[in-house]
Amino acid sequence: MSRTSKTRYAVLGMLTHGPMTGYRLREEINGSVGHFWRESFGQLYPTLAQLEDEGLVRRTGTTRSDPFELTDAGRGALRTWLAGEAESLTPERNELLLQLFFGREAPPGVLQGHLRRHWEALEQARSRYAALEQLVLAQDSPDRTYWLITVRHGIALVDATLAWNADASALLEEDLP
Amino acid sequence: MSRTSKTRYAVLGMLTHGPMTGYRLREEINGSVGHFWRESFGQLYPTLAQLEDEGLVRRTGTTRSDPFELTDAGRGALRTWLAGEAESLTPERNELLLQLFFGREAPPGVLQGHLRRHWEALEQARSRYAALEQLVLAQDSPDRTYWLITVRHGIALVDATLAWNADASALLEEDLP
DNA sequence: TTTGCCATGTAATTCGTTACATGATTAG
DNA sequence: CTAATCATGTAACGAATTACATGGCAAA
Repeated sequence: MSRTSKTRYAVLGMLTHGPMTGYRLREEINGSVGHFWRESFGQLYPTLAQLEDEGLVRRTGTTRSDPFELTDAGRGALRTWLAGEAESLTPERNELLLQLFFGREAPPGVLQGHLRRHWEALEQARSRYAALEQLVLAQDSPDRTYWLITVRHGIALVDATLAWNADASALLEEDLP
Repeated sequence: MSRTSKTRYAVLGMLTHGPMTGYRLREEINGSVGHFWRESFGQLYPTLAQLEDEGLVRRTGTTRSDPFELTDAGRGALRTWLAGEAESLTPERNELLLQLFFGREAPPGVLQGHLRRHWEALEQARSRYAALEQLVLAQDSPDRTYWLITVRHGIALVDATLAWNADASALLEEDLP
C-alpha cells in the first residue's frame, strides 16, 4: 500500500485530455491506463470533491452533472508531481509464486495445472496488448509516444512472464523423476 | 487489495520448514520470498493467534516464546490452498508509468531522469537476484527447484523491465525534435 | 413504461503498514 | 551494566474495494 494516495494525479492527468464528469473519468482511466492503474467510484468521488475544495479542479457549469475541468493551480500541481520522483513500489504480493515456493507440499500435477491456466490468461492479455498497441500506433496525438511507452511496458512484462512460465514448467518436469 | 488475506498461507507454508516463532517467521518470509511477499508484525501476530485458535498451528511448548509448529489440520489447509487456483492479481498501480503516460505535461528532461534513476534501481535489484540465484543453485534441498522458479521470476521481470526502460528512453529521445 | 446507461455519492469492510509499548535474553 | 537482539502484541491510521442507495434521462 502506498503511503499517500496518488489517485488525485490520475484525475488531474486525465483532465488534461479535456473536461470530464467523475463517471467519465473513471471510464477513461480504467480504459486507457487500466493495465496499471484502476480507480473505483468510492475512491474517485471523494478525491474529486477534495480537489474541488483545493481549487485544483472546477465544474464547467452549475449543475451536479457538469463535467470538471483543470484549473491553473491543478495543472501546476500535476506538473510538480510529474517533476518529482515516484515512490518506489513495494513488491507486489503474488499468490501463484507463493504456491510455487511451497510447491513441495502440493499434490503432483497441480502446479503444472496452475501454470497452464496462468499461461492461458497471459496469452489473452498478450492479444489485448497487441490490439492496444496497434490502436496507439495508429494515433496521431502529441501523447502518442507516452502512451506507446506504457503499452510497451505491459507487453514487455507479459512476454517475460510467458517465457518464465515455460521455463518453470520445464523445471517442474525435470524434477519429477 | 486481495479479497481475502493470504497471510495465513505464507505462515503455514513457512512452518513446513520447521517450527518457528512469529519473529523468526517474519524474518524468514521477508528474507526468502521478500521479493514478492512481505509481512509486517501487525499482520503476522494476529494471524498467528487466529491460526492457533483454529488449530492449524500450535506452540511446541508452554511459554510465550516457544516456536509454533504446523498441526495436521494446518498441513491439510495448506495443501487445500495449494491445490486451488490463485486469485488473479489486480493490476498493480505503477506511479512511474502514470507519470510517463501524462508525460506531455512534464518539463523536458525530467522523464529521462526518472527513467535513469529507475534503471539504476533495477540494476541493483538485478545483482541481488543474481546472488540469490547462485545461493539457490548451490542448495541441495528438495525445495530447490521451487525456490529457483520464484527467483527466476524476479530475474525475468527485472530483465524485461530493463529492456523496456532502454526502449522507453530511446522513444523519448526520438520524440524531442 | 421499463430497461439501461449516465451520474453521484456513502457506508461497511478489509487489508495492511507504521508506530508504539513492553519485556526477556544475550553479548560486550 | 548496558546495549542489541529476540519476541509479542496493540492502536492508529490510510488506502481501496464492494455494495448499496438514489435519481435523471433516453431509447425501445
